[in-house]
Amino acid sequence: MTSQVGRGSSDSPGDVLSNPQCPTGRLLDRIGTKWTSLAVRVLAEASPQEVRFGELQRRMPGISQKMLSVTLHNLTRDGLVTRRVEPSVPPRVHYRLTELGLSLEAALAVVRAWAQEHMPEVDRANELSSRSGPTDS
Amino acid sequence: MTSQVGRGSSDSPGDVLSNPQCPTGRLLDRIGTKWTSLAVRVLAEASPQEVRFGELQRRMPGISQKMLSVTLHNLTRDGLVTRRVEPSVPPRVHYRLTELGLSLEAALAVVRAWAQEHMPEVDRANELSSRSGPTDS
DNA sequence: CCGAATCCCATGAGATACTG
DNA sequence: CAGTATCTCATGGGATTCGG
Repeated sequence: MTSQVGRGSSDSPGDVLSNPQCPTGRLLDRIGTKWTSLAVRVLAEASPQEVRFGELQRRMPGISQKMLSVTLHNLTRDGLVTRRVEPSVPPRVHYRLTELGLSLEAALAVVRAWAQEHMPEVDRANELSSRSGPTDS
Repeated sequence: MTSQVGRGSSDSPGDVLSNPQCPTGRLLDRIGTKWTSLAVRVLAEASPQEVRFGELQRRMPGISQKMLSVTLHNLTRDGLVTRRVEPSVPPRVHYRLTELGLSLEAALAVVRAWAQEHMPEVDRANELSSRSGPTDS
């Protein structure tokens, strides 16, 4: 979902969503990624407690180690999550939301509330156009 | 971003984000799509005025006809946008946000506000880990 | 226990060309 | 003008496997 112009046009970037003009696009590119929002949610629920890698994986049913790793790495790079390695063997790694991450969670909570409240209507609309669209009557 | 199990396993669905349990995931799958949020934004700015296809395209620099078409189609299917065809030649098609669409815009506005306020910090964090990560000092 | 590396498929999305 | 169809490439993300 990151910039790319297409075939061989090697000059003008032309990307709108991932350019500084539109912070929203760039943000959505990140939280729109499959597991990010769920990870933030789980970490927020535990906050201010830290959560270990394996525990996170258990609380995010279906996620693979790779994707959890990648997701956490991205969140850490973005300053939304802190990573603390406990020097033991085997090593334990703990994650926690930063202040910034918590503030994002607040915004996500709004989105979640909308989803909870309105997704049924969206589903309804989909079913309606499934019927009246193809066949009509 | 929609369900898929992997190689040839043809049985268990296993997808977590696009299942009814997590409306948020399903919503993010939609608004996280490259042009959706911008389209909603532009339509919201014009609301309650309608906006024509070409006008929309002009207000969304960089979008192709195809992607605009697809995006609007999805929004319409989801009940977020209405589509009105003016029976003339050449035909003119007008789009407008529904009430549902407007309510979504409200949620998106919160996300936008967060992005405006905090993306710089995110960028800063990225630059920091670009330097201290690789090299350290 | 944590996660990096590799492989591989399904999908998103741009370019282009064609219809009513 | 609005929209569809086709082709193509870059990316997301799952399975699996190796390393510390």
